[in-house]
Formats: sequence, C-alpha cells, structure tokens
Amino acid sequence: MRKSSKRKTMRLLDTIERLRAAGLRPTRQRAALAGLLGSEHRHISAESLHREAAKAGVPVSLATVYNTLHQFTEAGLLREVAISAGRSYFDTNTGDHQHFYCEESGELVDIPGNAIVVDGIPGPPKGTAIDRVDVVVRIRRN
Amino acid sequence: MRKSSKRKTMRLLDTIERLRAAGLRPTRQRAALAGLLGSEHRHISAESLHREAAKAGVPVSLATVYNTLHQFTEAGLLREVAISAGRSYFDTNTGDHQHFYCEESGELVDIPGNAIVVDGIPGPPKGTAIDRVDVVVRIRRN
DNA sequence: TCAACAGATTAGAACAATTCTAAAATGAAT
DNA sequence: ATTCATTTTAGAATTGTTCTAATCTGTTGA
Repeated sequence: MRKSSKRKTMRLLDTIERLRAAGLRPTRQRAALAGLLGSEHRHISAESLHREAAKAGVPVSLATVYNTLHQFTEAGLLREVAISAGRSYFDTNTGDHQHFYCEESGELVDIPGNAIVVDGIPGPPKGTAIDRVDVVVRIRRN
Repeated sequence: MRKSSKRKTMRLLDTIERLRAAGLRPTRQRAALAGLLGSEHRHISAESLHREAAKAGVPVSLATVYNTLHQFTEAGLLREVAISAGRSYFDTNTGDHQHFYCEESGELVDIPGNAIVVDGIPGPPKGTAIDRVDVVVRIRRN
C-alpha cells in the first residue's frame, strides 16, 4: 500500500469518526464531501463544492450538497457567511474571525479574530440574545 | 385646500427637487416611490415597497422598483444592507450606523454609529482600499 | 405649442440560487 | 437476509432578481 493511499484511508476513517461524533450518519456522500472540504480553511459555495465533487469523480446531487452543507453548519463543522443577496459562502474555519470581501471579484479574505475588536454594542432588544457578531470589510480594487 | 393636502404638495415639490439634485429625472414613479420612502428611517425590500405602492394606489412595476432602488442607492439616497442569500434590504438611513438582525423574524434594528467601534482592522489586501465596514449583530429570541 | 428623441416604464420572459417532492437507494439493527 | 428509518436523487417548484423589446413620457428647441 502506497503512502498517499494509506494517508487517504486514515483521513477517511477520521472523517467518519467526526461525522458520527456530530450525530450524522456517515454516508458515502457525506464522507466524500467532508473529505473534499479537507483540513485547510476554505470559502466555498454549494455550486463550487458540487463542481469539485463531480471533478473528483464523486457524483453527488446538488440537493445533497445543499443538505449536507446545512447539516454541517448546524453541527458546527461549518460557518455560513452572508455577503450579499444571492451569494452565500460556507467557511470551513469555524473559529473566531471576520472577512474582507472584494466587491469586484467576490472573493473572501480572512481577518484573524484576535486582530479585530468590536466595541460598544448596545444591549440587544428585549427578549433576544446576541448569537454572533459578523464584520464584513468591503474593499474595492484601486 | 386642507392642511394635509398642502403638506403633501410641499413634500412632493421637495421630493422632485431632491431627485433633480441627484441627477435623476423626476418621473411619476420615482417621485411616488421617493414619497413612500418618506422621511422616517426604514428598512425595506423591493417586494415590500412594491406592495406598498400598490396599496397606495400607485401602480409601479416590480422592475421599476428594482431599478429605482438601485438608482437611489447609487445616488446615495439609500444604503443596501446584505443580510443573507435571498434577503436584501434597503435602508433609508444612509448615515453611519450598523444593525441587529433577528434570525427568526428577519427584522433589522438600528445600532447608532456613534455607539459601535470597530478596531484593529488590518491593512486591506494589496491593490485594494476599504469601501465600508458592515457590522451585523445576529440575535435570537430567548 | 408641439415634434422629436433620449430616457424611463412595463409585462413578461429569463435567470440564478435554493428548496421541495416523491420515489428509489442505503445504512444500521435485528 | 429482512426490515425500517434515514438519505439520496432527479427534476419540479419557488424565490428573488435581472433582462428584453415594446411602449410611453419628460424635456428640449423650433
């Protein structure tokens, strides 16, 4: 067995464990998608992941990609980043951080959470609690 | 002439002046929509403004509502607030401020700009400049 | 005042992103 | 192996938005 193959196998087992831990049945498709998401932090859309899966020879329906992304998000494996109407990203980095967003290219760039500080947020309206604070720094080429 | 009618007329003239000043031809529809947007600060969607116009007896096509909202935004009369895929708001308050967003109700609540402070934003990627910093404080009922 | 034309509006088609549906397939537990 | 709940799937449906080509309206200048 070659090294790369062995590594792949170990990653797969890992993935299956993580799915189980998240309370998700480790199906073929979920494991494949989790594998594609990989360990490096990335910003993906449903469409782009669907294309990637197809390219990797894992035929998954677009509906399943959407289902899976939402389940992963609920399970805390992903974070959804709202940018603009009709443009939704999923971020494999669920830790504390924010984003630059380039209006022209549509690209996201991370801002480490320890860099940015938001201060002076008033108490939330009665009967509600703060869930998360999202900062999007919109940038333009010049 | 009744008081309310006089007030209405004055507002209309005002509106027309503001449109001209923004370099927009003061058409029936633009004046009507600008009038509906009124002077109090509000958060609206294209759909909601379209419904309002219909209810007020001003038949405007949805396409015109979209066109007008975008033109007003470009002219600096409105600010667009991106909340989530498939949910875009226009804010009649173009001054410095941010928002609470209630995940459950979809409502926006203003946070005065003088309250909130964002610090420690790193220099933007090479070749780009910061256009705007958007803060969305996501809240949930409890 | 009105003719002419650029610019604006319109209904409806087209489009993009996402969700729904009902049927077929699969994983887990006997 | 059989069963059953869960998952996947293709394709239809929905939603929000933009496009298109025809029609209409402000504005300008004769």
